[in-house]
Amino acid sequence: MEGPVTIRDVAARAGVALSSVSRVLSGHPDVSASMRAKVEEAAQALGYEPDLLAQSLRSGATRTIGFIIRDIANPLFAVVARACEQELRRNGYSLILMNSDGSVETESKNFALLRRRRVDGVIASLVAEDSPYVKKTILSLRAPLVLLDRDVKGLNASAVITDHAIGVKAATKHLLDLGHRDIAFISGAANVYTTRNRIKGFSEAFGEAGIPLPEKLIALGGFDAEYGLIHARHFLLKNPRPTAFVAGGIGSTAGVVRAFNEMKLEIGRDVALVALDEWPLFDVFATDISSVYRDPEAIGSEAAHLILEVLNGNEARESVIATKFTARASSQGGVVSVQ
Amino acid sequence: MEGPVTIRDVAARAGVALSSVSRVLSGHPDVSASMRAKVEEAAQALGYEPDLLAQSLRSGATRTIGFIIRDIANPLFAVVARACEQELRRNGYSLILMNSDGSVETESKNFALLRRRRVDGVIASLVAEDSPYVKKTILSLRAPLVLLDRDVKGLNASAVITDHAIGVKAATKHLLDLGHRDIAFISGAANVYTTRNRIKGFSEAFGEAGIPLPEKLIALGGFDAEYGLIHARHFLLKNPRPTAFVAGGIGSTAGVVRAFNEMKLEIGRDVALVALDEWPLFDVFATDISSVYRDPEAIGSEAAHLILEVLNGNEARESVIATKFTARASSQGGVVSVQ
DNA sequence: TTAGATTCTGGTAACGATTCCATCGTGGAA
DNA sequence: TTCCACGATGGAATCGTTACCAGAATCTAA
Repeated sequence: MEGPVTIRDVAARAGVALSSVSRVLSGHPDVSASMRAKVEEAAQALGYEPDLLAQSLRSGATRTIGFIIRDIANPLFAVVARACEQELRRNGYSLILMNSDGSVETESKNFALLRRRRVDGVIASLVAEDSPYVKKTILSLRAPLVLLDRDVKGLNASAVITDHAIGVKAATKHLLDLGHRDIAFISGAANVYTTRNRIKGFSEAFGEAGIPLPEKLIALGGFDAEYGLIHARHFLLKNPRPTAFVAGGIGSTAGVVRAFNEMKLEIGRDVALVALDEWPLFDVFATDISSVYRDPEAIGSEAAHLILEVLNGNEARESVIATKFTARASSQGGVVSVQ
Repeated sequence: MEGPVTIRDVAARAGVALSSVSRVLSGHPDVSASMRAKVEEAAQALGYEPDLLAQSLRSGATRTIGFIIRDIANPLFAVVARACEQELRRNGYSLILMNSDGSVETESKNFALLRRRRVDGVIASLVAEDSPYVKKTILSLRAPLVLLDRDVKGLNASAVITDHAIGVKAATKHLLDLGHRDIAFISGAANVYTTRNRIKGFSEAFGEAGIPLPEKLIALGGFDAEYGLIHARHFLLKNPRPTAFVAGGIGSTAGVVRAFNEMKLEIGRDVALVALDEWPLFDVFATDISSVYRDPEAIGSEAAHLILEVLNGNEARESVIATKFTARASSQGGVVSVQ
């Protein structure tokens, strides 16, 4: 008994041809009861397991999906990945995880590697929508693609899109209603849909209130904590300083709150804050931070559904995830006199 | 130009045999300069990329590592996974992610699937060390294994082991020095090394202080928030109630803090708390919680190193990661009178 | 000059599965 | 009884690659 047992061994033990074993095990209709019994006994006895590698080479399908994101340690994406993996697993697919580390070059290499691995599909949150390689690399995939919160033209890709605008608009209106005018907005670069859609909601709220957009308080360049920290610091040194902050994402919020801590500003008293996205333990420790919430479980399982749909022969399509603004104590502070 | 280009197409275009193309591209020494030039020109022109699937079938190596954990959404494990994936990627390996969802059956199925996928190795944080299938399933893997913080005899597996005992002992001594006696300890079940090693540190501190271990305040059954919540509630209803809590892990801490919140107990004033493990934004929001820290980046990259070592022909071995206790404001509260 | 080694190349057999094709009975219909 | 269809089976080709083997050409040494 050396090495793993192959279909050959089963055929030999059952005293039948290779092809008959294959037919029995893949449920072909034209097999006699006696043949079925013989083969199943042999397979059972030898503990035969078909080799997925060989099946893939022959059939062309690997039952494998690539999953490319900036950073799995982002708690939101970790939940997305979990939900996605669970749903794919239920359908017999495995997930290959790749971090792009925020680099378009790494992202490009990841796509190329997934192509060589012949994955059946890819789910990706692109670092940027306008990087020069994006279209070329993706079109050469020859496999269905689901984009997470990205909008790239001419790809025939599916997408899970979050309706940030609604939530951000509600949050901004709420801040404006409380009397805030100097509202800072810190988020990622405008070359991803997420940011553009958030800014859309932000602008609309100002527009509808007939109040000019505080252009100088908008910093769009990175979702990371470092970027949030630096720009929050910068804004807080202005005179007058902003009375409220909208922080775009988990990393960004971390940076902004660090800046508050540095300057001994208490959230909800000295300064107002709305966080876009929540995270694990949000309710426990980040007590009373107003937020715009989206359900990462829904995003993950929807991404899985979309890729499965296309693999089952359906057309690519978009699916929209809602956001919900919840006002909490953190948006109260910072305004000297509410009119 | 239909479908992906194969080695056949390259051979045809270059006017040479299949085997010559293979030799050139795999860097075999016995090839003439002219042959090399012809083949490389053809491969370049056609945009040839070798099919990893076929290479794997032929060579027996898939350059793929399975990664099985309870839950990728646990922030600690997300960082472990990221570091691990990055390190493996640098070495030309891809990572297949599987959540076991805390179920030994799911875990078992995951192992079986990875075996069928012929992964070159597996990195796993087992749900339990004593589940009946564990040894059988793992031995039948026929691939190197790295365990994360688990101790299973007779496997010849590598392991990344955290030295929890040292950190927990220091934390417990610290609490005892502050006058705490009724210290509750809530963590996962004792059928994983993590828990046993933590309890070891906890007991040792009591032993060295000559104080009896508060057996009735120890709850070992789950790392999840639900378990932490239920048992913290239960302990808090005792009279006298515990003056300090040690919470084993991120989920556990979340549950314990929820119980505090329910009973309007302020951490660091009404009750003391030490968290085992930190998490993203720990410093930002969970201000001043004493903690026992271990570096998840180190765990992840060390796991990758260990599996690569075995794949390169070395012996399996263990690697130990240190923990560090840091006293913060949260351990101050709760003692009515410090003696 | 010749034997032997060395370089280079092409053909072919694997890796482990699926699937088409051909063959052989057997049963039903004419 | 003869013919055809169909169920059941074995054999062989195939997926895309690597590796072994044999043979041709060139080179080195006696």
